[in-house]
Amino acid sequence: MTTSGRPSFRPASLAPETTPEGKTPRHKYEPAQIEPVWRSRWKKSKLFEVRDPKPGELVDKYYVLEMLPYPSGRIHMGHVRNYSIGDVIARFQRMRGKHVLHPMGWDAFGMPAENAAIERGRHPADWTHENIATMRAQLEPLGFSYDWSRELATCEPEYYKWEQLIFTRMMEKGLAYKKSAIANWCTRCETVLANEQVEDGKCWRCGSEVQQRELDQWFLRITRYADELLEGLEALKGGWPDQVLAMQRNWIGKSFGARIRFLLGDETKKVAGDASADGLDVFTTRADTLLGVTFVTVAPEHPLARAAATSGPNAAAVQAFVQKMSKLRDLDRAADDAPKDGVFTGLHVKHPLTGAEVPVWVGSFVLMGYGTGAVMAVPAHDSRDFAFAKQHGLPIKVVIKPALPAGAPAPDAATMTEAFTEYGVMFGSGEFDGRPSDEGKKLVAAKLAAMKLGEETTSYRLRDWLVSRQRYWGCPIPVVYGEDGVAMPVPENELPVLLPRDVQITGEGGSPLVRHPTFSKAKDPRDPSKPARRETDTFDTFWESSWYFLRYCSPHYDKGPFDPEVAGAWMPVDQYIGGIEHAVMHLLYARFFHKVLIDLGFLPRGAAREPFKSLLTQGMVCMQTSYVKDAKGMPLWLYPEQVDENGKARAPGYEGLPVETGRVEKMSKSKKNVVDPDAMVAKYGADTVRIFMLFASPPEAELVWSEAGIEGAYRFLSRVFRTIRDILALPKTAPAIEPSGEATALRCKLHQTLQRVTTDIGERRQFNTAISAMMELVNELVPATAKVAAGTPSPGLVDALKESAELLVQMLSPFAPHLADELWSTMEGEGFLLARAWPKVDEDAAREDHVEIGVQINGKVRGRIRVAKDATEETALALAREEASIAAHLGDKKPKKVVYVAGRILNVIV
RNA sequence: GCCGAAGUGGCGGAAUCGGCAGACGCCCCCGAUUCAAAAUCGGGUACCCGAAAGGGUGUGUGGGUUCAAGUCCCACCUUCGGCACCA
Repeated sequence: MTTSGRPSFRPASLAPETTPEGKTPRHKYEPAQIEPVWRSRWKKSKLFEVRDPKPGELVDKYYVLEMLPYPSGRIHMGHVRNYSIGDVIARFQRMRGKHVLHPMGWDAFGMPAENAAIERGRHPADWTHENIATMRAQLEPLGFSYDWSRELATCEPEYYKWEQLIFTRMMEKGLAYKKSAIANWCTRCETVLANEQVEDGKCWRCGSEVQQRELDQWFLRITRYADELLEGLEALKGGWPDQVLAMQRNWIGKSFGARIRFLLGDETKKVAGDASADGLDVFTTRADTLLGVTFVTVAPEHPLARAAATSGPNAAAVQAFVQKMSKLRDLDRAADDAPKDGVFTGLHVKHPLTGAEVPVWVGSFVLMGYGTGAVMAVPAHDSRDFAFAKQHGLPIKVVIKPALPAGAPAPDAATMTEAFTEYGVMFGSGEFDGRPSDEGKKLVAAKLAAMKLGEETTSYRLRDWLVSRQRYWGCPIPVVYGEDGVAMPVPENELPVLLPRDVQITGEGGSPLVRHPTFSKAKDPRDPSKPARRETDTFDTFWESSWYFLRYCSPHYDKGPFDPEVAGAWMPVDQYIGGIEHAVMHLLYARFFHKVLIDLGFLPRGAAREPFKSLLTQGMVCMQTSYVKDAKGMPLWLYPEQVDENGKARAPGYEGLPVETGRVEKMSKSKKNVVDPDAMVAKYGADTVRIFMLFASPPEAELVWSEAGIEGAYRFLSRVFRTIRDILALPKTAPAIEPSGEATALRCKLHQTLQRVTTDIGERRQFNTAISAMMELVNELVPATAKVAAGTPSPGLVDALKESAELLVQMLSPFAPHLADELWSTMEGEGFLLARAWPKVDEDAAREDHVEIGVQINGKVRGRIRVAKDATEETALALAREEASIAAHLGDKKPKKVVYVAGRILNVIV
């Protein structure tokens, strides 16, 4: 474990230090002695339980929420960091007099439970419940202020029953629907995935290849909310990180353009049949280039391409091409350097303005999932169309030329080597000649609209959310199919559709629910005498996390998913904290759900439409990797405890081998660069672990775990402990009528510290600087205490020290709650600090009337002077001249100009 | 390619409104204490020149605005993150 090369020390297990006289001192900072005591007192007094606001009651509420964990087996340092941040905020807000909701629960459905079943023969329910018990027990020693009476696990019927109800309501409103579509299929997980869950063509969870399959699946109409989800981001500015807002904006991908209709030629009409009866629609953002169209290109999956493949004049070639494309992996088709393959359909459409015959091609680069699945090709002004035209020898027609400089020549179609994609001035476009592009876009769209051949429109990248999963360990989709194939919601009084326990989980042959003897057998709700088939798919587990924050508001409510009044009173979440990895998926789904739940009447109409007012995305917890090289020079990763003090391995089989130091990476089991929270708490105590997590980096940045760093955190708390012990031991002195300068200065520092800590937690959410402010204070308390103990204290100093001890303990309590309550109990303090009000800053004491300011000569600092904060320029200048270092530079030169900002700077220009 | 964030000592980082760059911590060095060590306490610690006093340089690079720039403006470089044949 030791990385610093010297033996690590173990405070909790050390024998008590001895004094020269051989006596055991009464007090020593021993977290293992302090912490369990306080946690049991907190628990006994139900300190963290919070009652719901009564109807109509005006409470100053504050909802702090940390993203709900998946019960994977053990807590890791990333969790500890997340929850330490949340706990500081929760405790601080409570002390500030807020009515704080701070819950915790478990995101209990999901794939790993099924994998455990396959690998270890454990039932997913048992595995999950055991993990929850383990992780809850691991969280306990950290002293987080959760209201455990609100704990929930999403795999319980009391929870998922309500999402089944929500689903049936969504069906009624057309927000949930079933369609056959080309879906992302993960071969390893044997299930479909939503678009958001495909990263780089691979499954977000297991990293294996994703294929395209056409399947009948349930979707949620998130696209109906695309505009609101986009516009809602505006209101979140300031509260959410820019990065997350940008990622969501990106994902929604709204673009303005026009839908343009190309009517079909006669022979094309015959081939197309029903497929494109009304003509071929394309989407473009550059309607100004319409007169530069030399062909149109459709996606291989486009109905017209399919029609052309069966009965078109070039059917054989089209058929071959379409088949080839369907076999290509999406990743290859979308690759940057993928060739612009295509084939001519033999069909033609009519140009909406000129009526000219325009050939229809099928192109590999056209995506069925975006716009209309067909594009008008303007090779002169679109780089993809340009490449396609060059590759297939298609004509190029230039219709836009640069606007600046005036009279600049248009690109030459014969010699241009790349498309001219910038905006410019239209030409070769009849009545539109001379118009700038942006104006032209509107004019062309308007003309088409008048001809009923097009209109301005918007297009989104966002697709509807595919929620069916062919998995066992999830919430059953509450649907039955009649003999006629009609899909019907399970009637409300029959909910929940329980997930059966008696299943064989083998990992083969698809979902165990399909093979279950009775699960799929149901009755037709229209006529119970007729049989029906029950849906065997379960929900995407992002369902559960899309509304859990509402369930926490009234976790035992049994008349609906949550009590609308109570949820209305608690929501929105004031501070949400979690990992950046959920920037798109979870946070987009949850925003969508919250809006839907209001619109379905589950929440009061007037509820805030955005569920999370403020979002903090904490950085990853990282650690140096260590390894030895095997015979082939490949790294064999080592756990930190497998490296001894001399940099040699002590892993079995590699004893004594020299250890190489690898990169600093996110803590992961595969690289073995992990430390166990349990072990760290046992070694240093929870308070130290928490302080280190918050001090080492600002919350949004990555945090590098270091043994030396956590020892520093332990040292700080020990110092606090000793100093306060020593201050309390000082004999009381008579109140000072005229406090000494020393005493006044200390009180000033004290209240400035309190001020800083208050704004750092409450407004800036920057905990590292709050802790460093307290460290500075302690650095002043230590020598002052020693000085008082050694001699006669100056008037008021003892009082100032005692006040410092009291306030410091209160400031520290959100960070190191056990130690703070312990120290508080040794003062005259009563009860728990959490139940006390956050201390008030003594503004008068914090105000400094004299400050040290820098004196610059020609902008360079040459000395510093101590002046009254409101001193005049003359006073400051006179004082500066007395300073030898400044006088030397100033000589007897006359100042040309003097800039003086009271309390900040004096700059003399000579 | 587009969007976003960030570049500050040996390291993590601070500087909140344009006003003394490097707070606080780690590492390292010196001293006190100790039989000795640990712990603790005190001191030092951006870089360069200098014995010192002192001087010079310095917040990714190059310009600019200003009495004054880590902070504002312009151009660029690098790193990280997201999206990406999105029409």
